[in-house]
Amino acid sequence: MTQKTSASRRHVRQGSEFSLPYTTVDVVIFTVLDNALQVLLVQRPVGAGEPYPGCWALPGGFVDVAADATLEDCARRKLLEKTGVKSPYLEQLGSWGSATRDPRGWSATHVSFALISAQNGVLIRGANAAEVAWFEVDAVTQNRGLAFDHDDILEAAVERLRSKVEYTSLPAFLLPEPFTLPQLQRAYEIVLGRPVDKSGFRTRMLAAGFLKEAGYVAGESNRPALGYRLVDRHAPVVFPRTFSPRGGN
Amino acid sequence: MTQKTSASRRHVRQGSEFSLPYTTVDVVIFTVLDNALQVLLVQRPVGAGEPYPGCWALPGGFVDVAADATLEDCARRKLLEKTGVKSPYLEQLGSWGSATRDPRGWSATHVSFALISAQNGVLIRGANAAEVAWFEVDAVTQNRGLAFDHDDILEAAVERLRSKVEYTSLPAFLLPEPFTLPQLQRAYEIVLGRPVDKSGFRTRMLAAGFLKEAGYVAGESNRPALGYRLVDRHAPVVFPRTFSPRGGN
DNA sequence: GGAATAGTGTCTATTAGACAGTATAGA
DNA sequence: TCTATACTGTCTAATAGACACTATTCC
Repeated sequence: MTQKTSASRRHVRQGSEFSLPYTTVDVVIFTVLDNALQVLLVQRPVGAGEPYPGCWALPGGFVDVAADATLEDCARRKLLEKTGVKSPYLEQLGSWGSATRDPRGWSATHVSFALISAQNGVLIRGANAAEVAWFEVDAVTQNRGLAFDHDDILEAAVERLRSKVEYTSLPAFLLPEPFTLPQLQRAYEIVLGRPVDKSGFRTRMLAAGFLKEAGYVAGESNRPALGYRLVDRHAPVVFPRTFSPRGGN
Repeated sequence: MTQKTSASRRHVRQGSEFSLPYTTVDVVIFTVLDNALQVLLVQRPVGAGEPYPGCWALPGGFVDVAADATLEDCARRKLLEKTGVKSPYLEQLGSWGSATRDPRGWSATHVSFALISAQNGVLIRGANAAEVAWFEVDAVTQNRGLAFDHDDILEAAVERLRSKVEYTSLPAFLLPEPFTLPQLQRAYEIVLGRPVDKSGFRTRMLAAGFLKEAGYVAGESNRPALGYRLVDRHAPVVFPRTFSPRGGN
């Protein structure tokens, strides 16, 4: 930790001298691409005093007190800057804060995760000259080479996503509309990492009532499939049971 | 907002002038007491410049960069100060951060919720001369008179608790060990606000495997009941289905 | 017609929920 | 013996999972 930086953060509050932690926001952005669950990473700058120069990291950064009215605004701003996506599914994941997670001093980050479809003109690069790219989640979590504590954060995000996919309609947010039930099923299978029975899957999805028909969609296979859109693009539906094969959770 | 205070937070970082948000931690502490779900509140101080003087609020406050190594340490410290409980069940709830939630300036709070049993010498008052008391959750959420945005935070905490109680063993953390299955069932019913069938309840609890027998517990009723302790006091068990009466979610 | 994928029907083991019944204590 | 509570047994409707079957398109 740089003592100089830390000292410069001292200031007066309520008559005593306090040091304020840094406040940052990070976003774990998921999509399904090339039959795999992928995460968006950005390369850290290499300027003087920059921590983890050249390392890949989750997109994020300091809260801009002047520009951001709320934490969620800040997260959506960073998401828009990196992906161009305006209103994806966004859910708070948690907080990571400690004296040692950032070499510049005590910092706390507010982490959300976002689900977007890969088709929507994603990957705006060059805005601030930062490299941006999709990475397969499994490869990244294996290597554990991300900046800061982002490996831990990504691991927590993947765990949360996988567990919620067992009993919610979350994977629908990973697809561009309209999508077909076979496409949705593939999204489930990719995130869960195991096959899902077609008949039960279709029954469950249609019974949950979160899909509305949107005409037949030709292409990609022989027989056209019925397309669907989400009734509500803001919140997933919760199923009363988890997906689980006979005889055990 | 006090401009003087806000100005005093400006400082140099990376060559430009930034203003740092305040970083706070709040804890929603639940227990079951007098056949009701209750939450611990503290009364705000009335000193000069104190926001919401005399108002009831969730226990919490600024992160102490010198004393707290991590956000969780900070939450556990505040919890210990108010209740004397050393290692309760503690779960991150989320973050609330905006320019306007604290009149002193941009602030972000990291909120956890804790489940404790009311019997363990709870309610240490006078340490910092702050008033501390249990309040029935339903009454507090009706009145909506808490300081800051704590009504919103409490509402979110109750919603999270109620929804997780449908499919986890969380209410077990609200009871002192050893507890009986009828006591545990009552805890479920109090949090859920509806009766639960005894037979199905017992089957589910015992099948989940998170309880170990701890001898018969006399008292409070005619026939003594078998007491149980938790196998793991750190994490709840997740059931494969929710509690739900026939024919509806 | 063949291949490939979309979509449906059917059977069965499992089980949650409902509720009646039994067991064990105190008074 | 009566009452209150702890605990168990039984029945049944609902359904998830498994898998076979039909339908519709392209080639």
